Amino acid sequence: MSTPKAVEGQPRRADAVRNRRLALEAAKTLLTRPETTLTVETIARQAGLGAATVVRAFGTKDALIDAAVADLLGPLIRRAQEALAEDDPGTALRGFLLELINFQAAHWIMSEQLEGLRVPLTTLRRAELRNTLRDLIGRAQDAGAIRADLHPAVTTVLLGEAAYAIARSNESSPELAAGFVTVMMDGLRPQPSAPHAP
Amino acid sequence: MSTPKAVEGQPRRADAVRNRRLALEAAKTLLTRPETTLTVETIARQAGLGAATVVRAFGTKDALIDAAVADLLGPLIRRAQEALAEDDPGTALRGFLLELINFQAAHWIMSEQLEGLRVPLTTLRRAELRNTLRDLIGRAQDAGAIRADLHPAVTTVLLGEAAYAIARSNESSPELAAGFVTVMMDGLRPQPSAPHAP
DNA sequence: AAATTACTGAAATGAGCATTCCAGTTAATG
DNA sequence: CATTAACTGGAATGCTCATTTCAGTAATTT
Repeated sequence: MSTPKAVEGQPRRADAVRNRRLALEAAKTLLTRPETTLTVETIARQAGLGAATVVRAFGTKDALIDAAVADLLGPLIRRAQEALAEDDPGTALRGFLLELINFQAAHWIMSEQLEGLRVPLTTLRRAELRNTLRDLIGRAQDAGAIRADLHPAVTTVLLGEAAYAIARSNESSPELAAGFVTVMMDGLRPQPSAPHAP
Repeated sequence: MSTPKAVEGQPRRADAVRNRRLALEAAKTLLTRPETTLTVETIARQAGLGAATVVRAFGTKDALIDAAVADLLGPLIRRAQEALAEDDPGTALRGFLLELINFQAAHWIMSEQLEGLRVPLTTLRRAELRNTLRDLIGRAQDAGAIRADLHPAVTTVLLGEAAYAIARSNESSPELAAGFVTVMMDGLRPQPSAPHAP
């Protein structure tokens, strides 16, 4: 009640601010690195701080992870929203998919870890991303750029979850991402028997 | 060294045998059920046994999980090998994919849990499955049933990992599986611009 | 630069688990 | 059915961690 944890309001002292930043940075680094144990201890070592300091900076380990994930996912979500504003819905979708996969491949071999984390904000951010993707898909369908004759979830899950899965497969590479998008978009073309609309 | 753990040789006494079965069954049940904590305690309760008994029956919690996973995956691996012997490689692949997805959807909403488990046999079984799938794909490509002009990993990862992802998405259903396979196979058709070979 | 606190981190705490102990129970054997 | 050795399960043990404590340190303020 009266203990002024650093969480509410901004941390005041200069070193506290700096350490908060260090902890966040360390968490982000470890999140993008596979085969790490991601304990408070680990993060603290990576940050060059004591474990207590790391926890205190965010109040909780989960809060720290939340913040780190939000930081990592932010740009991607922003990009999705930009794609939503592009002119050609089909191209926008294709382009964003490529970015999504490459981004995850680059920053996210750690997704196994995310999978394990039951952290609220993380879930929220991922949902936000998924929703925007859903919109992108809807637009592409309305424009006739991709087929709309399947169970609605097919496309969403296919492009969302599957892209996620492929990105984290330990063989990820730009070619892989490109091939994936090609297959996806080919398979999603309206009227699979007809090459493309007139 | 001299302690006769139930692991080596077969357990002798009737109740030991029965309890081993109960523990295995309980583990399998919990594995196919999402949102379970899968502790020895949980398994024991599900089996109606004491925790110690459950552990002793297999020597280790991991060994028990290993056995349960092998049991669950076994039929699927067998099916993959059967598909490998079918006449039409394209149809065989398509058919098996459908089975794979539906099977996982039915018995494996728990895959989140498997993900978390770092259990050796589990890894082995999954590799075995993946390898057979790779063979199925190779055969289909050799037969010209699906395109072979992409980075080799594209197809494997796409069909293996992605099928896995889609199966565990909390929206899985037969239609979803069917739609997924349709899109995949359409996208994988040789020469995407040419509907099909003459 | 002296006084006042906010902050730090090594160590203590506590919670969740797998695994082991052991006193009591029960299947197997003659 | 009596004997005996194999089982059983509640409790004890021993990890791994996140979180809290607290004696000391160093920003900040005057």
